[in-house]
Amino acid sequence: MGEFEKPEKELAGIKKALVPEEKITEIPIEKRTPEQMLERGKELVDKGEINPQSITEEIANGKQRALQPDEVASLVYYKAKLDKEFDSVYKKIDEAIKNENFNEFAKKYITAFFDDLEELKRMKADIYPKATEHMDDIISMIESLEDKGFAYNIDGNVFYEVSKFKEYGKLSGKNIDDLVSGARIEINEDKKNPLDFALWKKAKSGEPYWESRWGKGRPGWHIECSAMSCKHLGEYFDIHAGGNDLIFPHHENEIAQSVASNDKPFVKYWLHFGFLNIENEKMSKSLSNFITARDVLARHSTEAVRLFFTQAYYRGPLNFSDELLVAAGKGLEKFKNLVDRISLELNKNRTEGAAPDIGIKQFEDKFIAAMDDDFNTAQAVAVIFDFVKEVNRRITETEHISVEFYKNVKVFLEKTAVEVLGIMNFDVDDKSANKDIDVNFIQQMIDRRTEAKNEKNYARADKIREELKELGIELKDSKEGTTYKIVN
RNA sequence: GGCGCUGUAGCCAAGCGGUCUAAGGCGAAGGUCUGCAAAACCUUUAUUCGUCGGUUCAAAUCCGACCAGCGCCUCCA
Repeated sequence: MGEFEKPEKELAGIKKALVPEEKITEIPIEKRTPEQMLERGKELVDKGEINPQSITEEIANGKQRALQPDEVASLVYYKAKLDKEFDSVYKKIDEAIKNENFNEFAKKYITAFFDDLEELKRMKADIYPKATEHMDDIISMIESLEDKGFAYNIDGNVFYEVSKFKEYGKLSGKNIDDLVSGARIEINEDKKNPLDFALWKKAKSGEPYWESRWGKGRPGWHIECSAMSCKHLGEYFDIHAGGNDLIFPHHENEIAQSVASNDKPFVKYWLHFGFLNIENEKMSKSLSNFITARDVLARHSTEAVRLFFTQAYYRGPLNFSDELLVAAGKGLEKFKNLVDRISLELNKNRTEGAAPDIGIKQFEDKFIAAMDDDFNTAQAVAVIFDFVKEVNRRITETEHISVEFYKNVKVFLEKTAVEVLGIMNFDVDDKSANKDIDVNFIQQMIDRRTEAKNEKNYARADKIREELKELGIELKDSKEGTTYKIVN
């Protein structure tokens, strides 16, 4: 095979690396060579006969069990495969560091990130601070923590002393004693307390470093957030958001750092959002069950993706699948059809007709109330759907409707669905329009079909409609004539 | 083991003590319009909210237990 190295070592390391040792009651004595095991493991996993990941989870979740020889083989293969994947990532990073172009390395991903955000119509933040550009702020915050007695320096490594901060654990509802006795915390010899976390890490040879009064090193995770938010937003600011997984330890540590350093409360409101799940599991790099924004946007419109998200509450978990996005896209059709209709009517510029009162103010009030209620976007979206239905109802009920009516409708939708939620779009979507299609050609075909219809030659009319549909042009007949829509 | 989140129609998902015989979307069924489509509209699609108890005049909503799924508690961000 030769693809992986030292499988016998992996065999010995399974218990330690993949599953809690005490949970495995027995590992069978292997008669196969390590190479044979790898081969067998690959076969089983590739064919889907054994899922090593589920075995590790099952055991990690408390089940005690004996392993079967084939299961061991699959675990060996799994471990080797993971190592190989991680190695390739580390190799890339190492190379970037060695070539002293890690700024370039990062820039590539930052650019891609912004591209995706724009595609998703995310509003831009005012500032996107970089930790590497705030070293002075970071270092002085650590200095102040050390000076105030919240941090200690051990041989160039500076740690935050958790026990000095009375309110530690308040945000996450944790209790220091529970945490200390928790089985999963490894004791680091350097720290006074296993919960103490690094503020400054001494540089190992070959690593990038910055100068400080503790020597060459780099900041620990957490401190850059405290330092940068303090600098740009002030020592005490209104809202701090983040994923649920950051509550502990990251946000807890940010509070500890900022409060201790500034002698002030840190933030007023914490917003923590639920995970995007795949098959009910957190989407994450380590589970390699992630989908990139780019992939999704290649298959679904921005509005569909946004509608999908806004139809659920931000705090809860949300399962992600192509199927659900397709359903969201279908719902969007209702919006698109109305948008098309409005554009059409506004172009006609007809002044006569009625402008029925559908109580826009009430819809507006409901929309605002929903958004005010901790961003209940699901309810806000429901208001939009109700509104659209009401508008359509009036259109079908009323003989002649004035431009005024459509204008009012458009204003409301722009204020809510377009600007706030971003689930509707009044601009002509260049991306979906097929520029190769000649407008004159379409009109000619429509005229020919109308002719056929007048002659009651429906077979011919239907055939023309079919042909155009294959070109991505959908025809719609109405009292006022035939219109078309480019779909793709 | 500790802390926390979730469980509502075929699917997604709001509602979090009375207005709930439970919003909205997708799907499905029937209808109006139409030569037919499409769109749009109308009607139907949960007497019930994971299970079992309790509190209350009143519970999907509060409390308790249990069941199921997920997450954090370790490195990295």
